[in-house]
Amino acid sequence: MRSSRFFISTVKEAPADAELASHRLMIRSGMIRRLAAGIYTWMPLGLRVVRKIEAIIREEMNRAGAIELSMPVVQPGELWQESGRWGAYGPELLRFKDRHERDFVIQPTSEEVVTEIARAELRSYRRLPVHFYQFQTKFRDERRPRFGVMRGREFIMKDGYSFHAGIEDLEREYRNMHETYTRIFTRLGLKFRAVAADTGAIGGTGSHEFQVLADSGEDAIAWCPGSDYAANLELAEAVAPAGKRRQPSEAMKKVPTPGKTTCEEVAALLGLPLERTVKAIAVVHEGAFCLLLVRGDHSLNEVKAGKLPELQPFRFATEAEIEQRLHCRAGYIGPVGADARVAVIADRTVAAMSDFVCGANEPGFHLSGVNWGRDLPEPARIADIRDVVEGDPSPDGKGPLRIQRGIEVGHIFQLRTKYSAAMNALFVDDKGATRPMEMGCYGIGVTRIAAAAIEQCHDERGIAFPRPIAPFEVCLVPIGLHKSAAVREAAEKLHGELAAAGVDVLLEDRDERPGVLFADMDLIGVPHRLVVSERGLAAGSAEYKGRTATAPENVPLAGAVPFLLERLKA
RNA sequence: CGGGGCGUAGCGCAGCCUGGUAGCGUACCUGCAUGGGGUGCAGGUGGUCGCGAGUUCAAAUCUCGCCGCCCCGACCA
Repeated sequence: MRSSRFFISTVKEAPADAELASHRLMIRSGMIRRLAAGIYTWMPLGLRVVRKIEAIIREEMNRAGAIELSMPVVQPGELWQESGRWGAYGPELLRFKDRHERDFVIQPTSEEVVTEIARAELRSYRRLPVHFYQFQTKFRDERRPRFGVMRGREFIMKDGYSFHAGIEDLEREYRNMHETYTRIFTRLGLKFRAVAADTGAIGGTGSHEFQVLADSGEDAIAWCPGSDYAANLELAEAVAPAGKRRQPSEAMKKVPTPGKTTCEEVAALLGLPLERTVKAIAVVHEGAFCLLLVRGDHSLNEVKAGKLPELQPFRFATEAEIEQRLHCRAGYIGPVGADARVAVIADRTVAAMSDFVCGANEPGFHLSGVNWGRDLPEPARIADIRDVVEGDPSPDGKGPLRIQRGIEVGHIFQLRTKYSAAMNALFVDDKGATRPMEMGCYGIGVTRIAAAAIEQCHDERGIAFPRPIAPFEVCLVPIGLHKSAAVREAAEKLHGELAAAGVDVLLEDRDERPGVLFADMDLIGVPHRLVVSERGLAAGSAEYKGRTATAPENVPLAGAVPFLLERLKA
C-alpha cells in the first residue's frame, strides 16, 4: 500500500472532551470520526485494525468448531415479547416502528433470533451440539456513552451461541470457549486475565469475563498471585477475619461530634484510625428498612448485598426516609439502640470488631468503645457485603489478594434453558423425550478491543499497536523520495519485495518532510519502520527501528527483507 | 433522570460582562526557500456565531424557548 493512495488524516489536537488516551489517539490518528454521541465512523485506518481483530477471532472460532452466520440487525419486536426481554431490557433497547406500525428493535444481542433458528432447525439430538457465531453491529442506547468506542452506543461484537442436548456438553463447550478466548487474546497481543463474573439474575454454574489490564479500566478485578483465583470485584469474596474477636477494653462513651457526619471526619476528630469506625448504610427492601454495617474504610458491595435473599432487590434510603424511620439525621445513625423493627446486617469484618465507633442515633453524637454482646446484641445477621481490598486473604487461602483495573473485552456465559424454555426451542433426545436445549453464549467486543489495545500500548508519541492488529506491519519511510531517483528506486524495490513476501507494508510516498512522516507513523502505531535515504544508500544500508525501541540500527540493504521477516516472526 | 458546564472555520480557542465591519493558532490552497523528528517567509480560501422567537436603528453579545454535546451523580449490561 502507498500512503499517497491510502487515506491518512492525522491531527495534532484532539477534541478537548476526549479524556482517555485511547480515545484521544484514535481521533488524532484518524481511525475514527464521531458522528453523534457514542456513534463513530470507522475511517480506513481504523477499519484495518478492526478487520485484523476480526480475522484472528474468526480463525480461532472456526478452529474451535463454531460456525459463522449473520443475523439481522433489525429484529421484530414480537420475538422480544416472546423471550420476555421486550419488557425486561429497559431503555437501552432501541425500539421503533415500521410503516405498518409494527414494533422492531435494533439488536443489542441476538439470543432471540438464534433461538428462533434453533427451534426450527434443531429438532433432534442428532443435530446437536451446534455453535453459531457472527460479527455484527450492535446498538445499546447507553445512558452515558463515553470514552470514544470504549463505551459507544453502536459497536461491533462477535456473538456466539451454542446449543446442547445436556448440561455436560454445555460445560464442555464452555471450557472449549474459555480456551479459545485465551488463545484469541494471547494472539491479539494483549495482557489480560480471565475472571469469574457475576451470573446476575440467570444464575447457572458459570460466567467468566476476559479483562484487558489497564489502569483506566471501568472494572476492578481481584486476583491471587499465589493461585489461579481471579474474580470481578463485584463477585470477589471477602472472607471472615481469622482468629477470635478481641475482648472489650473500653467502656462505651457518647462523644460529641458536631458537624462530623463521615467516618473520616469522626476518626480524625477522635484521633482514631479509620479501621476502628463503622458506617451504617440505610437501605429499603419492599418498604422494610435495613441497616448495613461496613467498616469505615471499607465500601459496600452493592452486587453482593443485592444477592442476599432479604435484600433482593434493595435501594438506598433517602434522607427524608432516614429521618422519618430512625428519627435521626443521616450521618449519625448506628446499630446501638436502633428500632427493633429495623433489621441489621453486619459485614463479616464488622462482626469481628471490638471497641468500635459508630453513630449514636442522636444528631451531633457518636459512640466510642462499642462492643457486640455488651452494648448491643450480637449481630443477628452476618454476611459478606463489602468490596475486597488489596491485601485481603484470597478465598482459596493461598495468599493475599491484589486488585487491578481492567476493560471487559470478552464474556462467556452458561445460559442454560432461559431462552430455549421461554421460546420453546425443544428437541427430541435419544430416549424420544422432548426437552429444551441447553444454551451457552459467548461475546467479544471487537471494537472495544481496538481501544483497549491502545489503552495498554501507547506512549507520548502515539499508538504502539501489537503487530497482529496494527493497521500496517511495516512502514517504509524514504527520505527525499520526490528528489532522489535512487531513493525512489530502492524504496519501490523494497516495497515490492515485502508485499510479495506477504508483509502488510506501507510505503510512505507522500511529499512531506521527514519529520511529518516519522511523527505520523509513530502516531498511527506501525510496529516496524525502515528508512531509506541517500545517506544510507551510499553506505549500502537502510535504517531499522521498532516502534518501541529507543534507538535505530543500520541493516545492509540487501538483507533488509529477510531481516524484517525475522522481526515479524517475533 | 437529577445537578453543573459548553455550543463562534475541519480541530483547539478568544470575543459576550459594557450591543456597532467576526478574530487568533492549527489545518487547507498558491508561491519561494527548505528537506533526518509536526520547517520558514509571503499571500490566500473557508464561518446563516447550534436552531427559533423577542428587545433594539442595530444582536455572536441582552431576554425567552428548543436542540445538541460534555462532566458529576443515581440506574443498568
